[in-house]
Amino acid sequence: MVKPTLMDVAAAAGVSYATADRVLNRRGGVAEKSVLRVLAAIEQLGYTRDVTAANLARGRSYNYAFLIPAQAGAFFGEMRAAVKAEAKARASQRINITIEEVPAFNSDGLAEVLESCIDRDLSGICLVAIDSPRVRKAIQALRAKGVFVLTLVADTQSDSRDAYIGLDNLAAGRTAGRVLSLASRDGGVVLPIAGSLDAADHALRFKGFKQAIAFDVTVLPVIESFDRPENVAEAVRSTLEAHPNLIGIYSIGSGQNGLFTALSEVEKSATYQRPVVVLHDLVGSVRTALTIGLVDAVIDQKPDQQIARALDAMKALSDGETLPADFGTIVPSLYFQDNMPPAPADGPEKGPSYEQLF
Amino acid sequence: MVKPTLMDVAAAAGVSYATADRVLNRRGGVAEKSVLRVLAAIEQLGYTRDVTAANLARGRSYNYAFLIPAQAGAFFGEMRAAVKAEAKARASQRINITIEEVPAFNSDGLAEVLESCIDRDLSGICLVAIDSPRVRKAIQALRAKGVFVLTLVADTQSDSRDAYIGLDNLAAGRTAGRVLSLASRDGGVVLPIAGSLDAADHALRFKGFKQAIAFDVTVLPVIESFDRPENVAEAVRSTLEAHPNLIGIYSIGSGQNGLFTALSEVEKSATYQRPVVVLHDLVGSVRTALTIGLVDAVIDQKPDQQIARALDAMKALSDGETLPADFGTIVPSLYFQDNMPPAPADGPEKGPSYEQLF
DNA sequence: CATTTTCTGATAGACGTCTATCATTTTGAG
DNA sequence: CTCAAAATGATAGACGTCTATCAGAAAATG
Repeated sequence: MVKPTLMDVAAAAGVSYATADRVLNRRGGVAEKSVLRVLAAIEQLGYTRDVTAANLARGRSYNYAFLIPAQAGAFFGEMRAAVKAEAKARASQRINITIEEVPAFNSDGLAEVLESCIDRDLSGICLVAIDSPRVRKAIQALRAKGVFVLTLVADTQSDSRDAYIGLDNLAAGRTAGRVLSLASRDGGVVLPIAGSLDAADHALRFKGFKQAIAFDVTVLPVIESFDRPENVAEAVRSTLEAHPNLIGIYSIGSGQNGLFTALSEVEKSATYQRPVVVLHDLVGSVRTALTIGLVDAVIDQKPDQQIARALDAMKALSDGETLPADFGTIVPSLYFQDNMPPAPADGPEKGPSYEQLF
Repeated sequence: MVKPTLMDVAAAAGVSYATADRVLNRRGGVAEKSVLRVLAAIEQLGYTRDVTAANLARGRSYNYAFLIPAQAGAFFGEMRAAVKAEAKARASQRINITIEEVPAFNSDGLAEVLESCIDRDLSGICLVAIDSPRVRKAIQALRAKGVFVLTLVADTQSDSRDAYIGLDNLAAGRTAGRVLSLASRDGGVVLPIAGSLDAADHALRFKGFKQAIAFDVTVLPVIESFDRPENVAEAVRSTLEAHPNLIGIYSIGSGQNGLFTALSEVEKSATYQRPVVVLHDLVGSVRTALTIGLVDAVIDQKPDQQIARALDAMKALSDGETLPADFGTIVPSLYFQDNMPPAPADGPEKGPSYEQLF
């Protein structure tokens, strides 16, 4: 009941190891009947190649790079931590991962780093895309050299990268709409706040939100905050004044500090009942807000799962596999304070302990 | 920039390969100063052992068995599929997984299979526990032989297994409570239906449910269905008659067929507004009910994630690591029809295609 | 039939590690 | 200083696979 080796296969097929190997690795120059016998033997013995031994022999290792925007909010910080964690976990599988800092919101900066990657012997690159001609050109140059390029969180034109791993923003918006509809069983008024509807992801979330909202719920005109906290705070205040019966708020984007200040004001003043609040991305501050009950529900795009997926995807591509159609689609998670996942533990680097060694 | 080998470490430390190896593998008989020099070299070069090569040399492979109850509802069917998927995925990492069918709800049957595992050269076993003296004894016998024993979904006494991987039932109940509280902003009446409160998991879920329910919401006395569909259907009917304003139903356990029939009756009759329904486990039928809007929210215990976790745990234990405290805790997921994960694709066994091979 | 072409077998060295053995050097105790 | 004990070095064979090479056998060609 031990795992059969290619030697066993060759023996069972009545051919030499060399021939079995030629079949397995598609080296060609094998007569059809021999191929069939080898395949039959593989089938019959249930042989699967020991990939680790194969990689060892090939001296193959996978080099991947992640280009993560420099601190632009806590989100990318968590993402970076997740990359580090995965890097450590996969180091023993001959997968080497490097993280490159990229200036935030700066397509030329991104392009520069991409261009510098061209002669680095990488097999794959993951980036948070900012679309620009120069970026696209850099990506094309990389792909022409056989480097797989994945976009993460934010996409480029779909024909210019190998895959996109990212949140299903429509589903995210729908989920938010569903929650607020639940909260307003007998109708009511809800307020959507976006960063900017020019951003594709925000627009999609908003679209999904409207889709899923119940017919007897009034959706106020969406407010675009352009990521300025004071705009958000002001919007919440004035809306509450105009609609004291405001039932829910959906914060589509970031810029959540303004939201939090406005909400704590509402908490203190006994004038209004705090509306039900749904927002995005379970980063540290949001986690706290959820815990203390300042907000109700969080839609998360699971950055850790995204980078795990991205790595799986790159590995699969490197191994010559093709990805399933919806491989990159990240389904949004919905968290209340009761089912929050444990906070990522980024404790101090814990090397193996070598005590009592002599 | 290639990964350093133990040879490099030895050279850097100014010792022989043999000595470096003695340090790395704790063979003893090495002078303290040599140990320190080797450790320093490891540190300095950032050496990490190539585990795949090590396992190859050791001829080591991991044999794990999963004991899954024979078809007792769709849940364990999905679980079995998940095990198969993981088995295939990890086959290339020298991890061999077998699935054993176990009669459902039958502690003696379970014990029998456990006892038969004792001379099978396993390094770990995962089972859905049914507590009984004989089962406990079989587990102890296995553990005495160095086999790691994990419980899945349902636990035994905590001191009689190595780890438990399972849903945080309190959090699950709390989540349900939170959803129904959201739906009854201005108070209301909700109905909890359990299989039996004697079952530890149902009791815990119910406890969490009451914890999280808003103060102005009335929780009707819990109905115990003992998994008989007609009981559930009847309970829903009579409750609706007594409380036409029933806002929500939390189905704590299984026996969901009765629930579905009762709910579709309600849908048809225009007498009542259908209450908000929260239930457990996104299996096929529930998925359908959610899609067509017969129910509103599903709390899932992610069987696929559970078995992945279980495997990680067994591997870690096999490698002599210790598990973090909350490693086995599965946080419940909450799904609406909008953020359902894609259905597990258990398509036909798709072996590698060997076309165009000659 | 002779010759070329196609196919097959045998085998060696590598990958990074483990395990084991044996010879040699260094150390420490008396 | 002597001798045993402790520490170290050197090295070989294994694990399962890849890659390459070379010789020989079988098949196709004229």
